[in-house]
Amino acid sequence: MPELPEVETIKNDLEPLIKNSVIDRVEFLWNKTLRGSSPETFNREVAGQRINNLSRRGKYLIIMLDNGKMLLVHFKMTGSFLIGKQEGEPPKHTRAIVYLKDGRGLFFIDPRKFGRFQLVNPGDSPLSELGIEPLSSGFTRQRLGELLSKRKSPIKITLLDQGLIAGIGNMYADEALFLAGIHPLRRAEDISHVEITRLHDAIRHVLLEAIKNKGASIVNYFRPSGETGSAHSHFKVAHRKGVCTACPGAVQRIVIRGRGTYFCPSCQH
DNA sequence: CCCGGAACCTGAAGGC
DNA sequence: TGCCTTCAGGTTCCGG
Repeated sequence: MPELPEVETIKNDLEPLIKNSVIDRVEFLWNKTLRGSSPETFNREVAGQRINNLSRRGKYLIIMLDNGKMLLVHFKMTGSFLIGKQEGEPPKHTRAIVYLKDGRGLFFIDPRKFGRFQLVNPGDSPLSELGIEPLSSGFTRQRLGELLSKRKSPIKITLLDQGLIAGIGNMYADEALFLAGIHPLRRAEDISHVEITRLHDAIRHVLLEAIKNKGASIVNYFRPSGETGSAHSHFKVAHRKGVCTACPGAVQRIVIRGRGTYFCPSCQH
């Protein structure tokens, strides 16, 4: 499930490989992968465009084109990129292929078909709806405190709200709450100053560690080279069963607003 | 406007 | 062993 660290890894891996490459055309094998325009209109705008740079905002990968347009890619649950030669059958579950002029293909692989491509103008895009980047300098403990105040939802749900903080998904919300010792069902506005400090540190720590480990390959996610990440092997609670890594108690799994939530009842209050 | 739940999807896992 | 059901979850959409 590509969240901030996975998308950051894809961006870091891909940028040196495709920066300054020129797009020949983009083929959609599953039409709903393209959002907001028809494949014909889309191709009229991207064909022949040079890729200026790649960046990331929240869970979006941003491919900047020479004409000023941004190609946004959202990987949702099971999207990944694989780069290789164009010849032969595309890999299984390929939903779109970005053909580059140099003969390489960028394959968008997405078994569940939730992932989306969208061509937008800067300033006129879903990016403007996103909240603060948790790894930016603006994300201070004071700022986190402001975001949590007057929020009556469970803290877990608040952390997943992309309009408040951009990039945290189910796995890293569980990991951050475990590290901070906070029960996922606590009301956000009830979190104390001391706990907010711990949570702020925990969020940044789990995201930075996961980026160092090139993302978590729990299901489907892999890097553009085909390699997996190893962040999941460092998880303390997310997707774990059995004994807690920090105490003799057992990790519990509950469902909060439809999302599987892992936590340790004796470590998190 | 806010909240909660369904829908989108398919492969994997679990139950009988 | 095999068929059937359930589950996974990021985001959008819709109803209350």
